[in-house]
Amino acid sequence: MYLWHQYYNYMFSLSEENYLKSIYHLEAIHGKGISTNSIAKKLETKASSVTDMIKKLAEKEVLVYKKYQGVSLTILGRKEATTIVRKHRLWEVFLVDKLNFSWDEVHDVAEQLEHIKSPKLIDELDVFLGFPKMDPHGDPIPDKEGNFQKIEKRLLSTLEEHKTGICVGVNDSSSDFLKYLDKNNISLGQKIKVLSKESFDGSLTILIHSKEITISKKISNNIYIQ
Amino acid sequence: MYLWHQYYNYMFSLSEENYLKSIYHLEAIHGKGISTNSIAKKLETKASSVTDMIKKLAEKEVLVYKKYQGVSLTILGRKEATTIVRKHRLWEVFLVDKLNFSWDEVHDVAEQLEHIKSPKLIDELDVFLGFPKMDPHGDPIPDKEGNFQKIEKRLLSTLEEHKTGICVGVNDSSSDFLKYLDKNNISLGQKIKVLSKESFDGSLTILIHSKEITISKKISNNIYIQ
DNA sequence: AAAAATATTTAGGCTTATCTAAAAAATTAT
DNA sequence: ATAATTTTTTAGATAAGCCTAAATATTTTT
Repeated sequence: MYLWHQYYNYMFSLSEENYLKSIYHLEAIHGKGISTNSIAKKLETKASSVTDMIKKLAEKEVLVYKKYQGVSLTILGRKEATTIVRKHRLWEVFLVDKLNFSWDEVHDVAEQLEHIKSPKLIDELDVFLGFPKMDPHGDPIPDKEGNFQKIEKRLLSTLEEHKTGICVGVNDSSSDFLKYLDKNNISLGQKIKVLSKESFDGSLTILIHSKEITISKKISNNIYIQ
Repeated sequence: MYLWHQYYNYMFSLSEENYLKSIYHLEAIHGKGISTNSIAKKLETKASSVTDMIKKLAEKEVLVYKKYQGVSLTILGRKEATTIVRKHRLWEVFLVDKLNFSWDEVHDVAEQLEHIKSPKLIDELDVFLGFPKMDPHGDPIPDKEGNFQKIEKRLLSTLEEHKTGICVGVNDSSSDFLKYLDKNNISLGQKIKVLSKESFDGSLTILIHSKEITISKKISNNIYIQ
C-alpha cells in the first residue's frame, strides 16, 4: 500500500526523489535551466527517460519545464530536494559517528536511507546526533527548515604556489576517490601547502603531514580548501 | 566462491522480500505448506498476484511450489527471511532506545528500514545496540547466524481464572492495539492476574497495576504471557 | 544562410508487479 | 458420487519507469 496516504506531504517515488535530488545538485553548480542531457548523465539513464520523468514532475509542480529549454525546480521542488539532501547527510553522520563506517563507505548506504519516509525519524536522528552542521565529506546539513550555512571554500586546484589551505570538503564522495585520499593521508581539517604547480598538466606537488606528494589536476579539482 | 553468492541477499526486490517475510511468519504459525490465499490475505493483495510471485520465487529457489499445494520456504528462503526479520527488529530497538519512538510508532518505519541493503550496516547496528535479544514488542531478534531463542509463552486468553502471568509479548504490533495497551497500562514485564472469565464472549476481568479492568477476547488473544 | 552536428522529444516496446475476470482444480456438502 | 462451493491458476490488461530508434528542434560550423 502506498505510504503517501499516511504522509500526504511525502508523495514522491524513489525514482522521482532521485530526479529531484540530481536537479537540485545540478542547479547548485549551473544555476537554473538544467538540460535533459545533463540530468541523464548524472542519473546514468537516457535522455528519453528524463523527458518522460520531467513531464511527470512538472505536473506535480515541483519543477518548471518548457520543451527544449531545460528545467528549474519550483519552491516546492527545492524544499523536497533539500529534505532528501538533509536525510542523506544526517544518515552519513550517523554511519560514521555511531556505526564505525569510514567516509568512503557511507555514500551507497545513505543513498538508500535517504528515501525512508518518516518526518519523526529524521528529526529525532538530528537530535540524537546533536544537530550536526556538516556531513563526513564537509558538506553542510540543512536544518529542519531547509536552511544551511554556505561555507567559504575553493578548489585546491585554484590555490597559488607556496600558499597554504585547509581541506574542508570533497567534490566526489565515491569510495575510490576517498580511499585515494586516505592512502595519502588527506582528510578534513588537514593543512595543505602547494609547493609547485606543473603548468603542462596542472598537477600539484603539495606538502601534507610534512610529506611531499604529487597529485593530478583531477584530484586537486575534487578537494575543497579554505 | 562466486561474488553473487556472497551477496545473495542483495538480489531480492522489496516486493519479493515482503513475500518471503510473510511466508516466514505464516510458517511459524501454520507450519509448512502455506496457501496462496493466506499469503494474499497477509499481504493485502490478490491470489492471482501471489501465484505470479511464488512462481518467480520458486525459480529463485527460495521456496518450493507445486500447483494447488501451497508453498514452503527452502533453507535459503528461510535464511533470507530471517535476515529481514532481524533487520526489522533491530531497527525497532534503535527507534525506541535511541530516537524516542514509542512501541506503537516503530512498525511502519521498520517496515521500510528492513529493506536497506548493507551487511555492515545491520551488524554494526547490532553492536551499537549491544546485541539486543528482544525487540520492543517482546519478539526475539535473530543473531548474525540467524539463531534466536524461542521463548516460552502463551496467550493471555488461555490463562485460567485466578492465575497470574507476566506480559512478555504481543501478537499485533499495530499502533491502534499498542495504544490501547498503553491506555490501560499494559506493558512488557507487567504482572497480570485473571480475576474472572466470561464464558459467553471470552472476555476477561484482569488485575493489573492493582486495578481491575475488563478486556475482550480479541485483546487477550493478542497478549502473550509467561 | 545552409549544412552539419548536437540536443531533445516522440513513438513504440519491455519488465515488474499489480489487477479483474474467467477457467480449472480441489474441497465440502448433500 | 455428484453437486455446490471454495481455492487456485490462467489470460489478458494496466501503470511506472525504463529502453531503442526515429523524428524534430536547436545550435554550431562553414
